[in-house]
Amino acid sequence: MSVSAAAVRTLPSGLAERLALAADLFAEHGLEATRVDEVARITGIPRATLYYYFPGKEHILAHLLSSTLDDMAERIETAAAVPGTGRERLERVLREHLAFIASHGATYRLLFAELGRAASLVDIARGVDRAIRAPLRAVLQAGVDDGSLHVLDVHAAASVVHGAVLVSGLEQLLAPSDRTTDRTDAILQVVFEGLGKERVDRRAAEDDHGH
Amino acid sequence: MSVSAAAVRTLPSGLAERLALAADLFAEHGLEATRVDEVARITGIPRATLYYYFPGKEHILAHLLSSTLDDMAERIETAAAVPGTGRERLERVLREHLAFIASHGATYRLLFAELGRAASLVDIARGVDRAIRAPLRAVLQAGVDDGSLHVLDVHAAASVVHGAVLVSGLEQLLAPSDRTTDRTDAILQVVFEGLGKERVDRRAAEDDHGH
Amino acid sequence: MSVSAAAVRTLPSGLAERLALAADLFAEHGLEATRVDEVARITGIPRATLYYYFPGKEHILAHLLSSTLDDMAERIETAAAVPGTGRERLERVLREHLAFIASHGATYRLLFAELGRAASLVDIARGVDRAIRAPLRAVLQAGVDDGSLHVLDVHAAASVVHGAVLVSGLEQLLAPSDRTTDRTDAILQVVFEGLGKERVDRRAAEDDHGH
Amino acid sequence: MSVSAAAVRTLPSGLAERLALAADLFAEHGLEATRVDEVARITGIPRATLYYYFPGKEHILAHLLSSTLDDMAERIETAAAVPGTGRERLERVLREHLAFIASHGATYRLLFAELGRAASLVDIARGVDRAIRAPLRAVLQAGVDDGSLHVLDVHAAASVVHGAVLVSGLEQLLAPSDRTTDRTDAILQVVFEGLGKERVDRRAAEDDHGH
DNA sequence: CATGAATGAGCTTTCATTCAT
DNA sequence: CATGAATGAAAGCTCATTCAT
Repeated sequence: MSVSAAAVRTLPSGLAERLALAADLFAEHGLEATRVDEVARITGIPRATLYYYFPGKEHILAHLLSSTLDDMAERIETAAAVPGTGRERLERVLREHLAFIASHGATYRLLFAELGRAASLVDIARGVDRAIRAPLRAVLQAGVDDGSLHVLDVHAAASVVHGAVLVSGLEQLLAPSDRTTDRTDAILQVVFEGLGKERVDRRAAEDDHGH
Repeated sequence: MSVSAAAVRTLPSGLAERLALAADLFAEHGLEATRVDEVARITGIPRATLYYYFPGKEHILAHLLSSTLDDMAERIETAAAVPGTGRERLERVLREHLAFIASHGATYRLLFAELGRAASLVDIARGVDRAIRAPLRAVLQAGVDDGSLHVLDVHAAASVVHGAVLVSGLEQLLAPSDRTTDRTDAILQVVFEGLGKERVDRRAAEDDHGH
Repeated sequence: MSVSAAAVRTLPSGLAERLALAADLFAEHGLEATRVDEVARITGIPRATLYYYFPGKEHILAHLLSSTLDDMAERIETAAAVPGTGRERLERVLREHLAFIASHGATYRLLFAELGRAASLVDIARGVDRAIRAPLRAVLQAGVDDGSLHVLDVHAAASVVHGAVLVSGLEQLLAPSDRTTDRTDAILQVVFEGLGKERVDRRAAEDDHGH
Repeated sequence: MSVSAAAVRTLPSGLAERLALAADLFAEHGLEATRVDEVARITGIPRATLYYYFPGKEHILAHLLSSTLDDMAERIETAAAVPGTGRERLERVLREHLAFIASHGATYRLLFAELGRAASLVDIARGVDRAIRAPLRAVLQAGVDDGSLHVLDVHAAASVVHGAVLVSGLEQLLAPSDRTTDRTDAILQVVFEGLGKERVDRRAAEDDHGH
């Protein structure tokens, strides 16, 4: 189920927990600028022990990213699984996603910093698709099927809502506010209603255009 | 006008051009993992000469990021300045933004990798706001004012459209396609029309419903 | 009888055999460059078990070297013990010595690599003297006593024949040939006949010259 | 002319001289156990400077070995070039060789420790052949041609004299004595006169055998 | 008795940076 | 002005060794 390259040795659960403490380090400094020494210090795991469980520094990061992606996938899938119309489920997923960004901010940012980096051990693009995009497409399609959503292009719609949530989520990380709920509502309003004054059916665009 | 820490010495235009070749390096590896040696090799500028013009490696990156932000600001402002309704100008800005991402992919990704990193020499958040968000807000507001756009919360709307464009732009970088125009159109459709079946005015949902 | 530092615990014979497999490793890489891990892998003895029987890595090597020296001593002494003239016994010893080098090539080389190294646990110089030089000197002296050998300086003669055998033995290791027997014969011919056109007795050169 | 892998950068002559001081270190400890730190300390060359001129530690050793082989080749060739009978030239070469061992003891031992090691950067076997064996064979052949030496198999004879000199040379290193000249003479006596009571022509061996 | 797990100590190597020319 | 040569500083990783079980 994990996206990560399998660790050579099974990581004791105690270590896995303490390792999570290193996520902020990697997020703040990036892979290269994060010193293994610092990871050891902040987690309390001796350097040599880290190398006993991981072949190298990058594998520690890969483990963290994979864990985060797995977490994210689980939480979003759970939110998507709650019964309801497509629209209701979409809203739940988006709120859950925003909450996840808020609680895993550092790692989430890191995920996007590493996204598109060629040499990454973790295929982040695939992980993001699995954890976020696929569930989004599923609920969007459900909305199309049950008539609760107006979606012409599921893929494009998934991009928009993902982008909206990602960007507003990062914004909140950089400039935290206590009006989080308001912001979330405002984002969702735009997503559901769009910016145009009138809805324009594509096939009837010519006619409407003149008015 | 530049966001960057000023280079200690005036950079000969020849060097500035060759330096742009290093953007991909920084984008692919990040600041720390990019070797000054590599920058020297790819630009053809001797290492010591780089240090003659820049106080340190990070200043080279800062220069590149600032240049890109300046470029982006100029192009988007130009697009926004073309006369028309707010809606028309918004569409132009979004298309221009997507084109910019496509042509400056590596640096753009880098911008977001560095975004939120504390120690950056360049205040990227501010630069992004200046280059992208402010113009977006301006045309959104113009659309509100001239009645061509349905926007309740300009700030939230800017987030959504920025996110939509950013995410779809990155997607195209990672999985290039020749249906770029189609994708762009699909994105804009969602942005303008929203996902909801019916538009619901918050305050007067009941009333509006009847119309 | 062993030259080695005694192993702290009695080594089960099973282990002793498997340990011999490590000789090549030490021979190829030397003491420092040979990893205990590799020794464990090639012998099938767990690392920690090696440390149960030996106080440290160098003691494993010492054990191997001592074993080899003991083997060599035994075989050469046996060859020397076969009745005959000094010359006959010398020839037998030399052939046995060459055979030993051929069959213990790696360890033999190692012996000379370690020879003269200060910190060795095994006094290799002494072991080599015991296993090789002393028997050589004994048969040379026997040849002097029974008149079957022409030897003015037993010590020097031992050096020459040792050198001849050592060098030609190593040569065969590095460039194996199926003309081994021929080579051996040729070496012995030089050893027994010398290179000079005429034999010149030092003390009675004039007299001998006439014969 | 050098056997070594070419140094990436031309080594300043000043450094080359100071580097020679490291030969003893390598000789005493071997490649692995010699710390680059120690090489830096003993030569006065900063560690990073060593790495500026050599790609790695082993290349420093390779340089030293190659230099020594080059030196040895030059000195032995010079000795062999002095006019005279083959026998006279051989004797000169052997004395020169012994002198060389005495003056370059550490490196010489190292040469034989590395001999036959697979991964060496320097092809020591070839270097030894070039520096020692080839000149030996040449003077031996000259002795055959001018009738001054009794040699049936030049190759075998070269092995014997090489072995004799090598072994006695190493002996003197390990147990220095002021009777060096005497020892040298004794060695040469054995080499020239052989150990056998009577010279035995190979073709007439059968007859003599019975006696 | 044997051994898997864990780690302290330290070394090679890298690289940003300086400076004499 | 520009740069080749040189180096101080630090980091990743390895590995011999220990010890609880």
